[in-house]
Amino acid sequence: MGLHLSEQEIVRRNSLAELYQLGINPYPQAAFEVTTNSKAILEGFEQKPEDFQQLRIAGRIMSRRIMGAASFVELQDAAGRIQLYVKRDDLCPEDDKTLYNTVFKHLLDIGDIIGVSGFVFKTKMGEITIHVQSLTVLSKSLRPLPIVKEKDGQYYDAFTDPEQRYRMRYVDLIVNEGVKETFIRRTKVINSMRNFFNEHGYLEVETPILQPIPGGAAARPFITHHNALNIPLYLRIANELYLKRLIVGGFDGVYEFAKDFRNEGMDRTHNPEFTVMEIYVAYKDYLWMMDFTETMLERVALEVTGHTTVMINDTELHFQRPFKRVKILDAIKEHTGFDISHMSEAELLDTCRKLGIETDPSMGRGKLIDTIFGEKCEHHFIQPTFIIDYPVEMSPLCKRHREDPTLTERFELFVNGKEIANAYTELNDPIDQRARFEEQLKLSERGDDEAMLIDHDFLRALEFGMPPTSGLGIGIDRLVMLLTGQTSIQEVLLFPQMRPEKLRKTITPQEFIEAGVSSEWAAHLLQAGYTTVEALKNEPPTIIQQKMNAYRKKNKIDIPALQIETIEKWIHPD
RNA sequence: GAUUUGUUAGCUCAGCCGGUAGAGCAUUUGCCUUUUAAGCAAAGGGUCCCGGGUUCGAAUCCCGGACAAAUCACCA
Repeated sequence: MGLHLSEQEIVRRNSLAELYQLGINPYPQAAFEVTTNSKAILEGFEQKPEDFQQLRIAGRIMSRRIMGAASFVELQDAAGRIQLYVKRDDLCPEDDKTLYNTVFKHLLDIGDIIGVSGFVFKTKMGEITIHVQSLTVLSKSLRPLPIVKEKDGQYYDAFTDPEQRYRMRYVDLIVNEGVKETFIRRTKVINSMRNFFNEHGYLEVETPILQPIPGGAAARPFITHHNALNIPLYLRIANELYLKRLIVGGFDGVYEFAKDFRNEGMDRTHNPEFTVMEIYVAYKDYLWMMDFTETMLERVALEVTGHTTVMINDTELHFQRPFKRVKILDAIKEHTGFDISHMSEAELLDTCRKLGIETDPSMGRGKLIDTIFGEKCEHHFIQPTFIIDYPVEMSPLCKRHREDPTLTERFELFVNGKEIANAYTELNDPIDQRARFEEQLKLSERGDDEAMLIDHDFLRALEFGMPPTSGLGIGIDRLVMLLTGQTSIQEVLLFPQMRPEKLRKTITPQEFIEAGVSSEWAAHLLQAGYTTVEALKNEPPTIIQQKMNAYRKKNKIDIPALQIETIEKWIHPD
């Protein structure tokens, strides 16, 4: 694969070579021990300047202001940025000024990683700055970094193209302030939840990602193949059925932060792989789980943001408990005017038609109700709201309602118009569970490709007896979006799924020469757009002649004009 | 998947009704010992996303394609 380098990349490679010539290893093996970081200096210098008289720090050069024999550098480390003051005669006290004049001024660039030692002082402008006494090259950067400048909160030349930011997250993290903070906060959310569960004595477990039956949710799975067993395996769409097997096995409470995979559309709220936390607790019901969920979320919001109020898109979201509780059928009645509680499938179809909701023959009663709720109600629930008591057809793994057997003991938590949690009083009646699975099978036969499959081992587990249990699943990505004020899931995933990047395949001039092309033309052909030998051989010689001679004229190349016979020799060397 | 918009220098973007491709930052070369979007002077840097068409002439108009974003639909 050839390298098509920009001018700036060539300059940097030349600098790299010069560093080697000066006996400087631009990628040294030795550790560079640091004694502090940018944040500690900025926060601590005013109080105790005596603590900052001899220190070592390392980071990336983000900007340089060179004024002859003195320079200022912005150095970025993991904690932030700090200014360096580099003075020629302090860096090079002897006669040899190479380190400053050549290495620092010419061979180092924005993006390079260096380590320095020195002492802290304050400039005339009042900025806390490190006066550099020695400098070590730690890593030479061969690609120019996007230069983002900032003044008074105003950003100039910001690196904002989402595609580039997500594809090159490393660059995004380097140049865009705040991106790192989002991901630190993501980890804090997860840690906060984990601590909460552990304090309650629940056990974090791991369950299979490769599953022979993709169960526990209604979704299209990814399929793969196991060679040794010669069977298909599915990437999990949920871990519910495994966690419940563990409750059968006698654990009081188990939870897992799980990557799930769903082979569906991608947009600003959906990524093919996403993170869900599922927890199952024995001897509890969904009423207990609602209290538990509220308590947890209030605490997570407080721990992570410092408040129970979160701003998103000019909307204040209040996470202080208790959250509102609304029965789904009441919600539908309120927002559509229809009381669907005792409607048959035919009547529901009719209602959908009246509401202008599209249906198709594969949709059963549960899916119809779900669709009505999704279309007409969901977006109304901005403040955290539990939607409760779903119809039994929508919830094949959930226990029937203690007061109404057509309903189930289920809640979903909606925040900002989006579902972020789903919980049940779990169905532990193996007879009923088998019947519900069989209902799903019928849906599947009608063409619903999201209907659940029967998991016989799971039924066998239930037949051994599962204690009354309540389970909860929370979409971690969406929760993190809420708690970081982001409106797209890609902003809270370090590496969101992207369409594969099309790398332009180019060759070197040498490969052209090896294929028979005259050496003086090889580089020019490449420059003119012939990036493969194939492309050249597929073009009629007259066209090549025209193109290359036009190119020769335009670029004022000092070699004789290209002749047809020459091109014929390239294409047919014999 | 549909609709709309976009793709021009390393980055952010101009480029009108078709007539030799522009700016700022970055880069290179000078000058400058407390600057801070450092400054001053000069220079280099382009497959105007790709392929066709119209035209004497296309970055610009038309058609097709690729990729992206936003909105909508489906799913968490």
